[in-house]
Order: sequence, then structure tokens, then C-alpha cells
Amino acid sequence: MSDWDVNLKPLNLLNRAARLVSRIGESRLRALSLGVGQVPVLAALKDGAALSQKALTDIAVIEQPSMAQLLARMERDGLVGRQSDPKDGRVSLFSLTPLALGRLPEARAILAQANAAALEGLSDEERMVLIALLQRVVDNVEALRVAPP
Amino acid sequence: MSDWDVNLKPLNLLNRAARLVSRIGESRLRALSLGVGQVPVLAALKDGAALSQKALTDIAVIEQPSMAQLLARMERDGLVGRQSDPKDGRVSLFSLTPLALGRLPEARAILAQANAAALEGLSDEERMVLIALLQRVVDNVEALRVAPP
DNA sequence: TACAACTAGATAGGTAGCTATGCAAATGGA
DNA sequence: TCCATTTGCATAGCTACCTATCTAGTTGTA
Repeated sequence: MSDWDVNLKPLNLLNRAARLVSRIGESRLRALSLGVGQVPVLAALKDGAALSQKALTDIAVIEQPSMAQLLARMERDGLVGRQSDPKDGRVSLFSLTPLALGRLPEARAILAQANAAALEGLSDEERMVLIALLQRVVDNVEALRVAPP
Repeated sequence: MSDWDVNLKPLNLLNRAARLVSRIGESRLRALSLGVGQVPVLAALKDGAALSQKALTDIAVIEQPSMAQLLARMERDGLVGRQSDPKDGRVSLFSLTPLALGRLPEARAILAQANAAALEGLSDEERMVLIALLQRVVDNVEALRVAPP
């Protein structure tokens, strides 16, 4: 195995694991006509809240144009509605439609099951270790963005 | 924190970490007009080998159409060339152009540095634990695809 | 109060991945 | 040898991200 591979092994695995997990989530959510990217939005709005695109962007930890497109697709598919904020002419407030709200319980069950399957065989402690290590990687990389070399 | 979040925390983190790591790689490789998806191809062909699309697909562990598009972009950008296999009329053999070969050393250095930065502060043992845990998640999810519920 | 600076969103265009299909070359029996 | 199957690729169309850039409201200050 060349140094390319050795060097990149952890990050390759990270990428591969994330892709596989997304794929399994995607395939199971397809029965409900939902997608994995929508999950943070569904979770944030599950109690009927109406949030701005900016708030949802921060919650999902993606960039603003990504959220704009995601919400556009969800609106197209009848999952969210928007109403302009009377207090600020720039913002639209998004909330889930009854259609989306009705799909929530099943989505939740599907995700819980997929999550459990992905982590099967890992003890509670191992899960905590995994979370901690991933968090450190995230922190490392986020620090790079703030203070680039 | 609701059960949505708790439930999905490890997989969220996984996704987030992979995204951030890809982003940092992407931003640094941009100076060489390379992309993170190209790395497995560059590594596989770095010694002048000529491989089929199928072989590259297996090496990169992505789906065939993904590789087809990736190679099309690389060809467009002058990074790879294709020549049809005289032994099998279906296959094209891909190899790196001098342009790509010339960029390899720098790419390698950039990736090694980004990799080191992402894993900074993790001991060798912690890296091994991370790899082992990620591998188990990968194995779990791959088992699901073979024998779906 | 006027205007500069900030903020929320929209838009354009790109990469990296996926599924679903279709086609043509190669291959392995009957 | 013929043909059904397998295999390698191409194509169409989608999600989920990204950067870069623009516009239109809001706000803070001279």
C-alpha cells in the first residue's frame, strides 16, 4: 500500500462511511418521498415553528445557498410553506405543511432504525469515543477555516 | 435536545466531519486545479498505469456512472487520456497525462498536510481506534445493502 | 435624516455522488 | 455455431453540497 493510501486512510474511510450512511438513509426515506438533507429542517420545524432561512441554515450547518435550494425543493414538493415576515421585509418564515407533518412519525422511526443498524455492535462507550474523536476532527478542520495557513 | 438530535448525533457528526474535510481538501487542491474526487484516480494511475473505468471504479469505491463522469471531467481538463483496449472492444484504458503527472508531487504534499491538520492532536492509538470504529460502521451498512430488511 | 454598512436571500455555475436505463461487445453453454 | 447472459460504458436526471456574486431591505451613525 503506497503512502498515498496510508496517509489518507482515515479520511477516506470517513468519506466512505458518510456516503454509505447517507445512501442507506436516502434509500429508506425514499418510501416517504423525503431526503436525508431535509432531516434537519424537518426536525427544526417539527413542532410547528416558523423559522427564517438563516435560522435553518445555522441549524443544519450548511451554507446559505444550499439551504435556499433545499427549501426550494421542499416547497416544490409541498413539504414547507413560506410566509414573509411582517417585521422584516427581507425574511421569509418557513414552516412544515400538514403533508410533511403527517410523514414525520414514520420518518423518525425509519431514521432511528437506520441509525441503530449503522451503529450495531458498538457499545455505548464506543459510540461516545466515536463521537468524541469525530468532534475533534471537526474542531481541527473548523479551526483551519478560521485561521488558514 | 430532542430525540431526533440525540438519535442522529453520531451520524450527523460523521456527515459533518466528512463534509468539512472534503471542503478543506477541495479548497487546497484548487490551487492545482484538482478536486478531491480525483485523488483515488491520481493515486491509482500515478506510476503510469493504464486502467479501465471498471478497475478505477472498484478502486475508488464509487458507482460506475460517478466514475464515468469524473473521468469525463478529468479528460476535459486534460488530466487523463483514454485509448481503447485492443483486447476488448468495450473497454477504454485511462492513464494520466504529463500535465497530471507533473502536478502529483504537489498534490501529494497538500493532501498529506491537510490530512495531518485534520488529525492533529490525535495519538496513533486514537487514529487506529477511529479507523476501527469507522470500519465497523462501514461494515454494518454494507451488510445492510447485501441483506436488506 | 441621509447614507454607509450590514444582513437576508436569490441566482449562477460547479463538484461529487446516486439510481435507473439502454446498448454493444464478449462469453459460455446447449 | 448460435444465442442468451454477462459485462463495460454511456446517458439522463436527481440530491446535496460548495463558492462567488448580486439585490433589496435594515440599521447605525455622522
